[in-house]
Amino acid sequence: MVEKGITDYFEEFLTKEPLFKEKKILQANYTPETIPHREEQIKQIAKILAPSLRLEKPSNLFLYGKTGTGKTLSVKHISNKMLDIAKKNNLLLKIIYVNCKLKKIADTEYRLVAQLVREFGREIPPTGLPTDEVYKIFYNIVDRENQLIVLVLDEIDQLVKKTGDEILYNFTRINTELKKAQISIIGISNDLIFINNIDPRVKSSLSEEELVFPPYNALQLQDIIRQRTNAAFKEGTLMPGVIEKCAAYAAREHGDARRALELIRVAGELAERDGSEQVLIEHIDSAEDKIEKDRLIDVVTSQPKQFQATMYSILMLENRKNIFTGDIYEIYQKLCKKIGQRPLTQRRISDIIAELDMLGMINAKLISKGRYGRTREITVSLPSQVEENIKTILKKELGM
DNA sequence: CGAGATTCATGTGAAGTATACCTTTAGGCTTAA
DNA sequence: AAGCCTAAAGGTATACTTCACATGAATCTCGTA
Repeated sequence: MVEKGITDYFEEFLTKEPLFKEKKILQANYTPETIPHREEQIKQIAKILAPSLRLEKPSNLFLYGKTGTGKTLSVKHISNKMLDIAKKNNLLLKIIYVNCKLKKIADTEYRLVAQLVREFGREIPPTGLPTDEVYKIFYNIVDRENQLIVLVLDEIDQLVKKTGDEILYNFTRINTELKKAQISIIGISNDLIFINNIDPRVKSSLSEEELVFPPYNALQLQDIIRQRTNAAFKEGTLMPGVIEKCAAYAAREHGDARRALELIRVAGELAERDGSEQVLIEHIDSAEDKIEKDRLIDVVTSQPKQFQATMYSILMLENRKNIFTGDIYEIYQKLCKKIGQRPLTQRRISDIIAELDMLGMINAKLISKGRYGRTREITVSLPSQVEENIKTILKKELGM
């Protein structure tokens, strides 16, 4: 009976017309041919980078703007164009893109430089080498030829926040170490005031040119969504008003186009799953929930055990109104005993709580209770259904 | 009553430690001349 | 004697611990009105 039902469902699924024509157009890493409302910035970047096509070192460049304002996309777009031309003319131009935020890949100085070397096809061990040794390897490998290298460091503010600004200083010195090759740097930052907090000398040499990407407004977002959905969805699959709603949602989130596109894509998937002929406005709402839920679950599962244990301890306390670090630590210790883990110190848990806050899993506010000390007051604001979900996942992850 | 001292619970920075991993080097074994 | 393998020595990055000091408002203390 049930088996039959499933077969029927599959059959129906196959006969049903898919709503998508080209789903990958809506995926985050897709680079479209044209980027609406960023013509000005693209032109600027192109002007600044143009000398590289004559193998002259272009100015270092810094790009600012909130997430989803097209920074990465614009840079990638231009990179592709330039690499095409370089290839056609046999120019030794190389553009390397690294996202500094990715944990375990480029979130420390050592790992960043190691990753750069890896881009040239040489393996570097995850630990063990002196950092300057890795720098040397990098210099050697780069300096073998008269080439020009453009280094794109995405979300560099995260890296500097975590490890201090010495890295930037080292990077400004790269060119003086090189004989043949030349390197210029494009830094991308989500944090607008980030550059003001670094050493002024570094600032002047690293940020010779600056460019700000303002957030998109709702109308611009609509254009973007329309352009992409036209190519991605079959005609007439989007109910009127869907695009507007989607743009409105994203505009509320500081004009994040990436979010808008994800929203419409997930909405489409949900509609398809429902067997609906069209993407309805309701699908946008469910898509928003689903994205948030998926993101949180993703974050939870990708954390190390100790983070998960801490998170679970917090969730155990969640029904109480005021949660303080001390309470969490007590629960956490019991939990560790139960699952046979060696508990970390309170010092470390304090840091972990701060990181969970950064990840958006919890809200931790530093408060002073006067005579009764100072602590973080933690609140969890997960939708209750998601919270249950996460609890179950954590239970499983922790082996309970 | 109010200014200043005290206090609590934990935040936070710096330095130290454990672990995992790396390269180098010395010694031992094998092999070929 | 040369070549190859192995294990020890010496070195590093990272995650965590230890130590010590910093915080900041509720509460306490004590001089003063």
